[in-house]
Parts: sequence; C-alpha cells; structure tokens
Amino acid sequence: MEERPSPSYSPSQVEAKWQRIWEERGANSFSTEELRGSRSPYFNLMMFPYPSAEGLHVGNIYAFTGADIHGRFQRLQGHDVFEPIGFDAFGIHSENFALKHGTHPMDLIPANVANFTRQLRRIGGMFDWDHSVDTTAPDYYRWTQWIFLKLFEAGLAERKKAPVNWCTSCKTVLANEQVEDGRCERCDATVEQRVIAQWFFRISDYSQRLLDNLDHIDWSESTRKAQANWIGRSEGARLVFPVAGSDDVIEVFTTRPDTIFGATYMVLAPEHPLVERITASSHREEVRAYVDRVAAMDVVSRQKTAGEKKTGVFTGGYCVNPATGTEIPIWIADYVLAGYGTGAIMAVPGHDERDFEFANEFGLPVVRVVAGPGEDADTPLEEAYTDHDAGRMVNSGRFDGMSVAEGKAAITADLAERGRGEKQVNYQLRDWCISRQRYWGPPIPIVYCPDPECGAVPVPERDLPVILPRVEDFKPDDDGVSPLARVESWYSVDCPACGAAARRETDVSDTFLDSSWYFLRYPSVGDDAIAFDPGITRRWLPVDSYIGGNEHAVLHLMYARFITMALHDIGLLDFEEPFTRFRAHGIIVKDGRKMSKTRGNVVTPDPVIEEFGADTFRLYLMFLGPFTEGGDYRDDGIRGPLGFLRRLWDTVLRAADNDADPDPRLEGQLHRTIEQVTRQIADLQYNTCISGMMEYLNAVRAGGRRPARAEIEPVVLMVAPFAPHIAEELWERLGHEGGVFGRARWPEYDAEKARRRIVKLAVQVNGKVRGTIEGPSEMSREDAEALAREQENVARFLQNGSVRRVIYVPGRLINLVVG
RNA sequence: GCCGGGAUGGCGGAACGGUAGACGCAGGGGACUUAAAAUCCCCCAGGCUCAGGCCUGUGUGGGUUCGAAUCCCACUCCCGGCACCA
Repeated sequence: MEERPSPSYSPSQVEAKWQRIWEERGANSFSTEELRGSRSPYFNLMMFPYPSAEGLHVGNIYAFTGADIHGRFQRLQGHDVFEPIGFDAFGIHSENFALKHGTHPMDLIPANVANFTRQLRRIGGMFDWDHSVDTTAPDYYRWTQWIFLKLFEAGLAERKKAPVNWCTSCKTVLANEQVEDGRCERCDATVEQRVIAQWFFRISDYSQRLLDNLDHIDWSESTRKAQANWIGRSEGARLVFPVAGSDDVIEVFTTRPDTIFGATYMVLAPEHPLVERITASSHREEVRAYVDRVAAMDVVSRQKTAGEKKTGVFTGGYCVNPATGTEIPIWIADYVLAGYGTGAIMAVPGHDERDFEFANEFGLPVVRVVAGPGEDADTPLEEAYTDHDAGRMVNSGRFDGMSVAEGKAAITADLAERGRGEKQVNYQLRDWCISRQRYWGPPIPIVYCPDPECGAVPVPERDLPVILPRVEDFKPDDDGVSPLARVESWYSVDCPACGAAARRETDVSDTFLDSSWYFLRYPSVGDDAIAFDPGITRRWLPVDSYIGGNEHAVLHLMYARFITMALHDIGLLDFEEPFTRFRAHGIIVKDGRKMSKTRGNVVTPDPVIEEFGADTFRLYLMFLGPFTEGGDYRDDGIRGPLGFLRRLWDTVLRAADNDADPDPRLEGQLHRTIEQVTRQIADLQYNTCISGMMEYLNAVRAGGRRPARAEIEPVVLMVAPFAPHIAEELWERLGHEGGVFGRARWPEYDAEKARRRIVKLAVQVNGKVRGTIEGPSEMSREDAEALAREQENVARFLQNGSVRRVIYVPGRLINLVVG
C-alpha cells in the first residue's frame, strides 16, 4: 500500500482551535445548578498564584500542569471535576513593587491579573473561569472581613500587646514565619523587636487538634512532619519554686522533672515580669544594664549570640528548690526565651548542655542526678549527660535507682501532692498575629470607640465590606503607624454601638488570612449574599486533592486548617479538615540551581510555548523527573517530548483508517502500558507514565509497519491529561464526537491480554547472569532448569561443582547454586 | 544540633529484593536531500577480549541473602526546613 505523508502537526493551530471550542462549549465551567446537582463532585485545587508583574514563571506552570493532569485524569474517570484558579493579590510584595515603580497597586494588580489570565488560558488548564477569585476585590475581601468578625465573636480574635518582629526597611511587623535568620524574608534587612497592640487569632488553642488530625489526613509525609515540628508539642511539668523571703513564686516548665535534684540555680528571661521584684537592690544596676542591653539588640545579633558564649547576670535573689529544700540563686540570661513556657527555667547543668555551659561560665555548681551505664553517683561530669533512656537516678533521695521515665512520673506526682507542680504539655505554636501596619490589605473591620463601655467594636456585618480607599501616598513611615492612619476622612466614623465619634482600626490583615479560606469561596463565587453556600459547600468540600509547594507546609496550610477548624466549631462547616489529600510537588531547577534573576538562569515560559506549544511544554515539564521531586530544566531537552507528539500525530493519522485487529504481541504491550500508566498517573508519577507511552509508541512504529487504529487509540486517551489539545484533535480525526473531555473515558486494561505468554528468563549461576532462556510463562521448574543447562556458557560454569540448589522465579529468572 | 529528602553513564532520570542504566537529551556514524530543516536506521558505563564472552561498576565501609541500587548497621557529602523551645 502506498503511504501518503500525513499533514504535519501544528501546535499553535491545534491549541488555538481547542481552546476556542472548550470556551464555546463551557467545557470547564459549572453553572450554579450543576454545582448543586453534581453526582460525582471532585474538587481539584491548586495553590493560587500571586499575580506578579513578571508573569507566570516556570514553577507556577509546573505546579498547575501537574494538578491539571490530575484533574483531567479524574474527569476521564467520570467525575465532575471543579478546577478553579484565582489570584492572591494582596500583600507586601505588590506594595513594594508598586512603591519601586510608582504604579498604584490598584492599577498594577488588574494589569497583572489580565496577563496571568492570558498565560493561564494559554497553557490549557481546565480552569473554571466563572469561579475565579481575586483577593483584592471588595466582593472577596468583604468575606475575609466577615471571617474576622466570626472569629472575633467566637472569642478567637484578641488584641494584645506583644513583642513583634519589626522590619527596619519594610517598616512593618513581620510574622515569625516571615523572618529568616533574623532577617526580613523579603528585603533581607535586620529585624528588631517592638511592642505594639496587635490582633491575634488564637491558633495555639488548637495546637493539639491540629497535631492529632495530622494522623487522619492523606498528606505528603514531609508536610505532615513539618507541621508536627512546627506545633512542637512537648510533655513535661510545670513546677513551682517559692522565692526566698517573699510570697512570690516562680513557675518553670521542664521536660525533665526527674532532674530537679540537680537544679542548682534558676534563670529568668530578661523580659520576665518578676525580674524587678526579685532583684536585690545591691544588684539593681547590673541587672538593669543587662536587661536594657538585651532589649536593644535586634533579632539578628540576638540569634547570633546563640552560638557564642552565654551571658547573664545574678539578681542577688534566691528561691527554694522544692525537692531539696535548699536555696538556689536566681539569674537572668537571654538564653531563656520569654515567649516559651513560663519564661523561666530551673537550670540543671548536669543534664542540659546549655545549663552546663552557663554554669561553667559563671562558676555555678554542677550536680549529677542521672548515672549512665558504667557510671555512679560520683562519676564526674565532663559534659552534660542528656540521655533519656539508659540512665538511672542518683543523688535524688528516695528516687535513686529509678529510670528517667519512672523518675519523671514519681517526682511530678510528689510535687503535685505538695502543691508544687503538675504535669503539663507545651507547644511551640504561637498565636497568629494578623495585624499589618501596611496599606495593601483588607482593613480589619473594627472601630475603636472612646467610650470604654464600647471599646473595640466590630463593624456590623451589613456594613461590610470596609472598603480599602485609594490612597496615593501609601508609603509606610517609620513611626509604625499604618498608612491608613493618615487618612482622616476614612478612619473617622461613628461608633456602631453608641454613635459617638470613633476611629477605625487602621491596620490591615495578613495576606495569609485571604488565602486561608479561598477554597471555600470558589464554588460559591457569584453569590453576593453569603461567603459560602451551605448546600454547595456540603457537596464539594472538603477539597479532594490539593497540590502545591512545600514552602507553604507550615504557614498557609496551617492557617487554612485552623480557619476551617474554627469555622467548624462556630457551626458554619460540617468538616474540620479542609484538604483530604495534599501532595507537595518538587521544584524545577536550571543547571542544578534554583532559578533566580541574579543568577540569570530564569526560563521565560512565553517564548517556549510560542515555539513548541503548550502541549509539548506541559509534557516536557512532567517528563523532567518525578513530580513530587522536581527536575532539572534543560533548554534542548524539550526536543524529546516534541518528537514524541509529532510521531504520535503521524501514527494516529496513518492508523485512522486501518481497522485491522491489533498485532497480538503489541496488544499485550498495550495492555501492560495501560495498566502501568493508570497506576502511575494516580500516584503522580508522571515522568514514568510518559516514558511508558513513548516506549509503546516506539514499538508500534518499529519496522515501519502500518499501525492499526486499535493499537493507538488508547494512547490518545492516555496522553490527553498531559497534552489535552493534540489529544482532542487526534480523537476527532479518529472519528469520535463529543470530545475526549466530553464523552470519552479512560481506557480499561485487560489483565488476560496483558499477560505475557512467552517469557525471557535470566539464567544465573551463583547469582551471576550467564545467559537467557525463552519459554512459556507457565514453564515448570524442571523444564526451565533443563533449558538452562543446555546453554553452553551456563554449562561451563557448572563444571566445577554440583548444583546444590535451584531458585526458580517464574517469569524472572532461574538461579543454579553450585557448591 | 534536630527533622525531612537525596547521592545511579557526559546530562535528566528508570529499575515488586530478581538480566542496573528503561525513556529522553547531548554526542558519534549512516540514509534521504543541491543544501539545510524535518524524518529514519545504527552505536553510546568503564576495562579486557581467542569476538564467544570475561571482569569491574548504583557516594564510603561492613552485614543479611541463592541473589542488594533496593533491606540492616556505621559513616561521608549535597539539598530543603527548624533551631538556646528547657
């Protein structure tokens, strides 16, 4: 038969055509009725981007493509897949950009959003553009403010003075999470501490639940570990030390109550409230100097001192060790943190490295109260002995001889009986400060009334949104006052409670609040009467699949869990975990290094898509490496996937009118490929799905034979999640109507057809491969051994001994063990 | 220091404890072409070789096993996160 050359593959034409068709059909958009009535809902979520002026970067496209493939696969499985995308457009980032380039954020953001939208459409994601959000739109942040009010009503929002991280350059408060190595994560300036009244969400109340639920959600292991770590649960005891010659007591938290007999001194954090009262007048000057010196340090230098020599000062005061009854000196040192536990510790230099170091520095006594194997009560301590498991208690009165675990329980119980302590669990998780002294965020909906009867009054729901006014001069100044505090016409309002002249809260809220609930909003977008419709929410949430970067392991993902839990407790949601399944994707690097402007190794996606098409680009990104691990981008590597799509195109066109039965051997491989791809695509192992399809296509094309349509049709379906445009085009050219993502279903594999009938076995002698044999897959051990022995090379290695043992793994190998 | 994740050809990466290097890139050779592009075919871990094979090889050193990239123990180095958290 004479072969006609097939018309060549033109990505741009194919992609423009199908994007238009999807758009016309509303293929990816749900109506409200469809959302209400879906019988097989699947909420496929990805982390919405910040719409930067630079446009989508490769990392965005990588993440969205991986998530979109998952969504498209679920669609082919027959689910109604809701795949929204939106814009996380508030925050310091765009404000800084706006300041630098003189563009107002209110002008900048819409332009960026338009550009992002264009790019997102171009990559062929299955996005529901009727349900997009922009966190800076009043009809979105109105509900962000509403959530604040709900938490406020529930007592989960509170205003308190607290030391906060103050960026000396951004002139704003930073969350702990935004401080890296004592520097601002954005501008790298040093960070110092300031005390300001802030709004906090009481996330720490939820520490234990946030920790416990981690066992019940299907999340990436690394993400769960990071969250557990961040919550930082530790079990121990709160112990009470009476201050000598006073009614005051000092409480400490310790995880080692068993070592209390070795507590030879006490240390308070410089910020501890009792410092003043405990300090003897003879020591006042020294103590004050030390406390002032620490207070003046910025966070960088304070952290730097962590690795260096310990500093501290004696107060002249004493307290009583409740176990030994002896008086021990009270010191002040900055190695004790004010923000954790009680801000005071009992120092046990024998069994804590930091205390040991401090005791050596200042000549304080070191007492051994735990003896390790081969040690006794008098063995000198060269360093702190911190082992929990092997030691026995010594120098501890009637507790001597107990293990550490026994001692913890016994001493805690003993002190509790005497009113000197109790078991306690502590968490490192701190309350979430949501106040920002910035401009580009949703105003916090609170009004301060001068009448103390009113105080901080929530803005009534009917008055939401509190609109962020357009302010031309939004540059923060260094007095720590929000830019909105300069706009009197905005902040001057009547008290909602009593009508007196009052003043709005002029801080805006943290961007993480916007992103802590956006997934709740998506399916209810367009409904201006409610934040999230109960019926629709019940049907679509929690989210079935969430894919995003692990850089959000402890911030966004923790806050979203907390907000969901709080809304559940308030009675607004009937679930308490927002994301049933979360998978962290990897990072794309270039030449083994992170892409960055300074390094000059940033890949700009637009020209690549222009040249090769979105399908090839998607396929290439997924082919780079395992999706959960990322990969190394190389410019010329894209030729592989391009060639694959061209060969697929050519093969399908040549096979379209060949209704012959599939070649029996190819059919086996086809079904094995379907089995493999089906299993691996569900597991996000996209790179091996692609290589599996390449391998099969190579087999179909081998020898220049004419392919049959039945041999290639299933490949079109399997490639569809990766390269949806070309798949639609080829599907149509194969004579199907209604579209791949309309009526088609993922191919089924037939285990019987997938089974190999003739197998090739490796023949080993003593574990080393000496040949191969071929035979029916159900070949008996005896037959296999006989075939193996016939091999000349095998026989040679059997000469110097007799066969002691034969290991036969059907379908794999036969191993002759010669002794 | 602690918690994750890694280390396999020139490169990205494959390998239910069972023939290491699938798939692809780069490279080399060839076909077609006036030429180029495109396409197609062959080679491609290292060493030895009587050309049949043999030896060595998955960061290092041990171990378990008929058989280890894979499991166990001890290390080295790299990447990410946390870090004076009592």
